[in-house]
Amino acid sequence: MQDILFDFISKYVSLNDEEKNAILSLDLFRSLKKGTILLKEGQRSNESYFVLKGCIRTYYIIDGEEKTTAFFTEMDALTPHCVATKTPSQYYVSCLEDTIVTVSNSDMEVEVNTKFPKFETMCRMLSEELLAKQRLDLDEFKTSSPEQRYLNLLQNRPDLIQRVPQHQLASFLGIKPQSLSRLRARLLEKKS
Amino acid sequence: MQDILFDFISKYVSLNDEEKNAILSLDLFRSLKKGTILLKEGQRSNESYFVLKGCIRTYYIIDGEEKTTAFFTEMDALTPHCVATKTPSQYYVSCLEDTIVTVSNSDMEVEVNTKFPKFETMCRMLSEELLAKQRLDLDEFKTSSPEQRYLNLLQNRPDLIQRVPQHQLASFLGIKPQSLSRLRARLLEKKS
DNA sequence: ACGGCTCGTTCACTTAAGTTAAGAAATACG
DNA sequence: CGTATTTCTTAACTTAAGTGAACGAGCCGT
Repeated sequence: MQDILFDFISKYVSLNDEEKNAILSLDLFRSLKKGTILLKEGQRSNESYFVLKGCIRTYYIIDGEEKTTAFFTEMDALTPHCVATKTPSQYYVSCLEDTIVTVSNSDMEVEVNTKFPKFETMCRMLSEELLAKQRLDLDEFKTSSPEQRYLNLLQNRPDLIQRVPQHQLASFLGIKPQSLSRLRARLLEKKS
Repeated sequence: MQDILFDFISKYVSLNDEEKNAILSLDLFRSLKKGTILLKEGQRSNESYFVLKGCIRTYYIIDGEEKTTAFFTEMDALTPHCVATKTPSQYYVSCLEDTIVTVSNSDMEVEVNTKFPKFETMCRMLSEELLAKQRLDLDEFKTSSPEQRYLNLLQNRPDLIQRVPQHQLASFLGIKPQSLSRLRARLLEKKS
């Protein structure tokens, strides 16, 4: 499990044994049961997550309805908005499956970043990369129809369609569950 | 004009005179005429921009149609996707108005980050903040209708509605220009 | 000043998503 | 094991966005 983390880190910086041990000594790993809520609307938090196994999602409750907007699976990192801005959270974060994550808090990060500038470099690179990637996601969402978005998801993250409940997928695609059902039926028609 | 930059930086780190001079000596400032294209689809680039005055936008050409997806105005920073990933760009970047920006390239940034770790800290904080903020934008987009998105824009960035052509606003909102016209007409109806 | 373009709006028509409701299927739980 | 609850699908109807076309207004360059 640690290897997954170090493999990921090695994409950005190379760590020596001392540095690896420093990270391990922080005792970051945690196992979470399906359904565990990591963050609620209105709460403050300073915890960031990195998913080693499983899946966590973010969702809002708007007019009493759950609106799922993002899924984080293996090798995905999540720093909730409220952590970056020190404000109460606008959304919930919870485990869709039994999940293993690393949990870090901002105090730890400040400390590690100071001690190992290399680590800060990694965080900067990672954030910049995710920022650019997320921009593409937003652009793709803006420029395509629900049907195209579904087909795209089928291409790029087929695992999600298997492991995530339909109604959560629907709101992730920006539509209602009924529309997703219909859309899928329509696509099956077309194929045949 | 320099003050705008230093005011912005001061939100993240405080610079002494030596550091400020180091930045000024890089000769970052540039004036661009309306219509200037900073980046084309397929091109590679290592330049990042920070808008001091004016407006730049990103757009795609899909099936021969321009799809505008983002606007960057005063105090906005843009590192195109292709810069972060060293790949050819998928979109265009161009000036909507006469614009004054700072331009930095990745080599410079590596150099400055090495010389002034403070600067790297700023970049990391900024990226993390933008990443979190952009996540909210995407979430808002997913969870609301075109009409709500328009009303939201009216609230949060009323200046855009004034300074940007309607058809570009439309694709920014994820709809066709005709739909935006209709939507606006509908809202005027409702008000009266 | 003229002709050509782009831009915004409007209209009629098509298509797809939202809404409401009902029922079937799957899942959770005592 | 059976009941309750959640989830998924289907259907009928409503609403809004997409499409194609036309028109007028403003802008550009010659």
